[in-house]
Amino acid sequence: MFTLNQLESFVAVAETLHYGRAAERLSMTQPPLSRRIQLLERELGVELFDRIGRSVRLTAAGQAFLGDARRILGLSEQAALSVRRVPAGEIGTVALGFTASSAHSVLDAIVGGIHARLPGVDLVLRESVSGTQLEKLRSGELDLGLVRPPVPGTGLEHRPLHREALLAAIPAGHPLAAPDRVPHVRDLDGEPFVMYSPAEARYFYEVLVSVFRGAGVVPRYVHHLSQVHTILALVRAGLGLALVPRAAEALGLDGIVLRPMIGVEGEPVELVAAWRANDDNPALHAVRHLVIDLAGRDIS
Amino acid sequence: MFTLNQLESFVAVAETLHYGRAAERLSMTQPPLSRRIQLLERELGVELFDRIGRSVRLTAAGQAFLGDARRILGLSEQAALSVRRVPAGEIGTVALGFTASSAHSVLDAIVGGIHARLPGVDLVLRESVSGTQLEKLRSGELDLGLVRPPVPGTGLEHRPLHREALLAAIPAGHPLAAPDRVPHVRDLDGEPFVMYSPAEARYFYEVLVSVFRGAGVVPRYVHHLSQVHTILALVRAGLGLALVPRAAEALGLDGIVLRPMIGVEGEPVELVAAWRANDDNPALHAVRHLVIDLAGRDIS
DNA sequence: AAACATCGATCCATTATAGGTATCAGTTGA
DNA sequence: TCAACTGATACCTATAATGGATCGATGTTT
Repeated sequence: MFTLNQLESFVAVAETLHYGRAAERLSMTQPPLSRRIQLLERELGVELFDRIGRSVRLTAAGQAFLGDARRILGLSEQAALSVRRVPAGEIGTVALGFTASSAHSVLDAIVGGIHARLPGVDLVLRESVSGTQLEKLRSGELDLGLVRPPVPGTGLEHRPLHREALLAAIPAGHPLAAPDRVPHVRDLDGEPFVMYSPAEARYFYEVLVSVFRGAGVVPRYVHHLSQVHTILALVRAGLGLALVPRAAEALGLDGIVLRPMIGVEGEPVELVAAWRANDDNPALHAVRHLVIDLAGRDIS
Repeated sequence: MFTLNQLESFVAVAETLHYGRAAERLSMTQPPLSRRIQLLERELGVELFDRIGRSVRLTAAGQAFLGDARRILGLSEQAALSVRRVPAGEIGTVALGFTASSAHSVLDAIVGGIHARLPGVDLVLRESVSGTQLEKLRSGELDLGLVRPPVPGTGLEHRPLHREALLAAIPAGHPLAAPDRVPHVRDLDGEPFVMYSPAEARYFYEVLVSVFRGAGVVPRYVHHLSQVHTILALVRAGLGLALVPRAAEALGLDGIVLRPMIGVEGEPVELVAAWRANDDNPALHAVRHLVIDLAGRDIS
């Protein structure tokens, strides 16, 4: 196979059509340049130049090869430049995990922010529940996870990203949906309630269980589901009430009223970013800092 | 800049993740391979591999560079292969000249045939009158010309390609267009006639002049034009009769009848292919042989 | 736990390759 | 015909790449 030096020399001669000046441009003398071109021609088995008298002309083969040579040289230069940007994190691939519910709150801001401020970074998005994400973080399948707490401390680091309130989801015709009515947790006692699944949405399940326990309330669970939008569909169908994160407002479903509820104070729903402490993917560092920066400005 | 050898070595190590086996694949021993990779890393200013203990892993930068390296190597191999096909004429560029009137007869068959049987050959098509084509052939601007005879013999070779008849173009309502009427050259005597331009369509002008002179006929020239379809437009408008090559049938104009004419015998319109005798464009040879082959099967 | 095997890095002598100077041979233009 | 110019060649030198021997570190086995 030919060398890039030969290609560079060939392009120089092809552009000047003069060995002496081409050699000057390449910071060398003419004789070794002549030999380089000869070697390239022998290597290819093709004449690239017609040396007629003291004039040099490209052959048809040389003409055709010139384009390829330029392309190869350009690609090489480009590759050398872009690989240098990888360790700075400007270029690379980050596998980002997220929970279904975080897709409604922070995911779009994060994806958009990365796209805008780290355009060289490819994101690989993978939805899965927190527990699975933690496993994949440890195995290296994921670089960064958007998970629900807690994050067990074995080799993983984490940082809170976002907190949000829980709102009551009430079908439009329901008495609790009346404009002058302020719902209270106690109103849920004995009421039909669409609950999160303890398996696939354990975090929400446990948050709600602790809310109900603290208030001494016992709703009547009519279903256990994991996806917020499925829960809301059942609420709208009148099968029961539910508690959903505020981000559900963005879903904009008709026929449902979302209301803060007395006794469900503050922002009990937490989302944290987690990553492997010794992950050496440089793009991860850039992405992590950007995500934390976005969180500091209260993304939502 | 790095060398292609370095890229090849890098790809081998990246694919085997084992210096010893990579060196074997590259038909060399392990120590120089180690140094090659080190040199490549120093050249790029980037670590490509993590040597952890005795295991080798790609860094993020190495991962990114691997794709570029494969692309550059593939392109290089491709370029080496295709440049070898140029001297055989399978690949290349041929500048093909043609006269406006030949566009109606053989050009599409030629272009189509080249596209089908020499798919690697790019055609550059340039329309101009025969005289200009001959100049451009001599200067090397054209490789092959489709011209009207004669071809003066200074450095150009040529070959007849195609002959065709001249038909009378008669407006539909004209007495000569009657189905039972067989037009005769003498019918043109004193008649309004749309003539070719002696400047831009000299060949047709001279063919017609010699036809008229041989028959002792003197039509009344109402216009001198160069393009066949313009002439036919004037005929249809009733401004006069005309004589056009048979290929004009392909234009399919309504309101005009094309008829053979007694006294205009045979196929007086000739088209020849011409080329520079010492043109060293290999694709030209392939194209020339194809064109002549097509002509032998009476293209039209 | 200790001996062993494996693997990449390093050292050194050797070889191969590329570069430079001087010169040649062919062409061009005065 | 001669002088200038251009690419090719010959020859020497310097640089770089190669291969063998070996080192040091790391797992593995007994």
